[in-house]
Amino acid sequence: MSNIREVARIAGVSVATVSRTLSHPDKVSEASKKKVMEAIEQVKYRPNMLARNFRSARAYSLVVLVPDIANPFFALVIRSIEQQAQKKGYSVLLGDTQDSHAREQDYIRLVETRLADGVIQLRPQWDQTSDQQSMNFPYLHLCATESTPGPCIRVDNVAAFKNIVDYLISLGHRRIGLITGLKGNPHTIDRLKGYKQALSEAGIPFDETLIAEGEFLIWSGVNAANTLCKLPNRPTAIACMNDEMAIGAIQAIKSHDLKVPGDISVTGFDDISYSRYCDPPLTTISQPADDMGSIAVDILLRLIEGETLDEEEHVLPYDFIVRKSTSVCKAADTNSDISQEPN
Amino acid sequence: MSNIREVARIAGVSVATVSRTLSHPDKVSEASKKKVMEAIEQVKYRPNMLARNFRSARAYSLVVLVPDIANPFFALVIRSIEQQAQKKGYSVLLGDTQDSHAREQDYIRLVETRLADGVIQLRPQWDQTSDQQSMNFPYLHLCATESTPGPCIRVDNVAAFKNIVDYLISLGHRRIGLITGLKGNPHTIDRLKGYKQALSEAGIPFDETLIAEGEFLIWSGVNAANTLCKLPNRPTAIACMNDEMAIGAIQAIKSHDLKVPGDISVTGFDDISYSRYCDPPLTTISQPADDMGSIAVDILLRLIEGETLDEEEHVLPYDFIVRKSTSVCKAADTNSDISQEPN
DNA sequence: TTGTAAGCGTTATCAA
DNA sequence: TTGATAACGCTTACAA
Repeated sequence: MSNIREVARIAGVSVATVSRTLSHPDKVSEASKKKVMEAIEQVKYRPNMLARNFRSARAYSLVVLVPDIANPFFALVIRSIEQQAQKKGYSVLLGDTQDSHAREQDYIRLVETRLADGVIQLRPQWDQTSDQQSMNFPYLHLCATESTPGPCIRVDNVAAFKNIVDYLISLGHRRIGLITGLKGNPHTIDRLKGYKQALSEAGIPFDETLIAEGEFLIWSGVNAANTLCKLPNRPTAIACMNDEMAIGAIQAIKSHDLKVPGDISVTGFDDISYSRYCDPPLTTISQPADDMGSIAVDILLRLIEGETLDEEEHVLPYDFIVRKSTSVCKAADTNSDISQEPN
Repeated sequence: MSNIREVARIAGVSVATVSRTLSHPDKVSEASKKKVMEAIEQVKYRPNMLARNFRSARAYSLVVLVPDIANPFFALVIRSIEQQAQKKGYSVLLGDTQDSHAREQDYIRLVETRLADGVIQLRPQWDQTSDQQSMNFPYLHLCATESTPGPCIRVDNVAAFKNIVDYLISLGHRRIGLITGLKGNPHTIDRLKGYKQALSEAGIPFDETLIAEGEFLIWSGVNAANTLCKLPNRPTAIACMNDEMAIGAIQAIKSHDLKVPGDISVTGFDDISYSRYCDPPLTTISQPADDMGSIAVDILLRLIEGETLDEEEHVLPYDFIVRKSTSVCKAADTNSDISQEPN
């Protein structure tokens, strides 16, 4: 393991010149530079970044905190984060927390001990009070919600979900089931708000029995949809708070010998890659995963550089994607009381 | 940012005692330890790991090189790697290479520059000669194949794929289509070998026209299956080299108004989570993603510790999972020439 | 443009 | 059990 001193010796210059050749080549004469480069080549010198980082008090790495890397939407976002980070000379430390507070704290500690320069958090912020106050280091919420404090990037979940439900209503649906995430999850809260807004604007009363709680995982979509299908007056459409639950819901609905969308329309959220290939392909909301990742890195790096943000909150656009899992409500006339005419 | 010197000053001891309190608490008297801990608490001291790592010439981090983190099987493996690494006090640096050699080299450089202690490679080794020789540092192939040189962990792809095709043959299928990965991919090579072995043992001639090349991605499964469906004498079963292509294939087959498995049985490989929820659920091979990840970390850490391995190659067991995407070949009598009787 | 030398925060060696 | 001090490899004033 050769070091800068040996290179200097071989090149016949000082260590400072070697260091400068590598870090500030413009401050070194061509002659010296040449000698140094040759010496480096000769002894196959590689600078010890552990030393360099220590010296510069920078780790050049970011922690990405994610509840579950196996969630395909998160995987997409992380792929983009990694891409952009590498472009900027930073490494990504993957912190898959499996929703464990302890594991999350372990990763936070990496920043406190200087092994990472900042954190991108993909888990939404559950309650206001708990962990936010102590984050006195570069910390950024991605996949944030309306209630997220501090620097964050998000799409307008309320508007996006309202968009979906508006569409279902426009197809004549009035009994619209909802498969949510866990109750307290901020995404659940925002999207539920969108659901209620759409209903209320259309003059459709909110019906608690049409709400089934899931937890953003396929199997929970199966269970929730089973419940809704067994309802005496079952919904003609089911809006799911993510694609995975929608995929589970479709399977469950089929298992009741019902057709999607013939008997029940289904919608998702996220537009994961399988959504194009389910049967039927899923009507859903597409979040700009690539932009979210790269913008997150850019903003976090600015935070790391000590810049103060002009705007803490960045709201990105979403796409509403109509596929084959939704259709006109066959029962539109029978189960609607104010029907389609303007009120 | 307090440092060890300040803690020492406050505690009224030397820096050595502070250091020892943290790293070798057994070598410090209770009295000193107490004073030190109080001082640490008082100034909210956090050891600078950048310095510690520099001093100990260890990064305590591993690079995980993956062609695409958005591949759900890889995501599963990485989740397990991260888990085990954290347990052992190591961080995971995520290197999503998107099959770019340059990006892979950038990550290899992290090891050369001491920012990482070793590498777990999830990409299979394409050709023998190229990059292997220069890996004179802890380097481990996961998801390896028969031809992988050096330390590696794998399942027996040949046997596993033969298992699948054997099963299809046992259902009476004799025209068995195959959707492969890219030609040179070692997984393609091993699995093709298993396909051929099964055919040959059953006395079924190998038919080049039944082979369609994909690239382990959903859309490529769609294309490949379209090709196979348009064949004048189309196959009664299609074995796909991974689940994603199988999911694409199922969609394509349905789009030709054919039934799965009624008209064409379909199989996958990997058992990603969606495979249980497709329509129909997929018959496939399950690889032990969790074990693969944790064993990989354990072995790599031993390599990092300088141990020499008793065995370079670790072959892990797989599961064959029968679901609803495969059924008895309806055309068994018409298109088989030696039928079911022993030859 | 170049060299000398101090210093980053920690650990470990050696004496006490 | 403790303390003084020399490393570790690099960067960067400061001086030449």
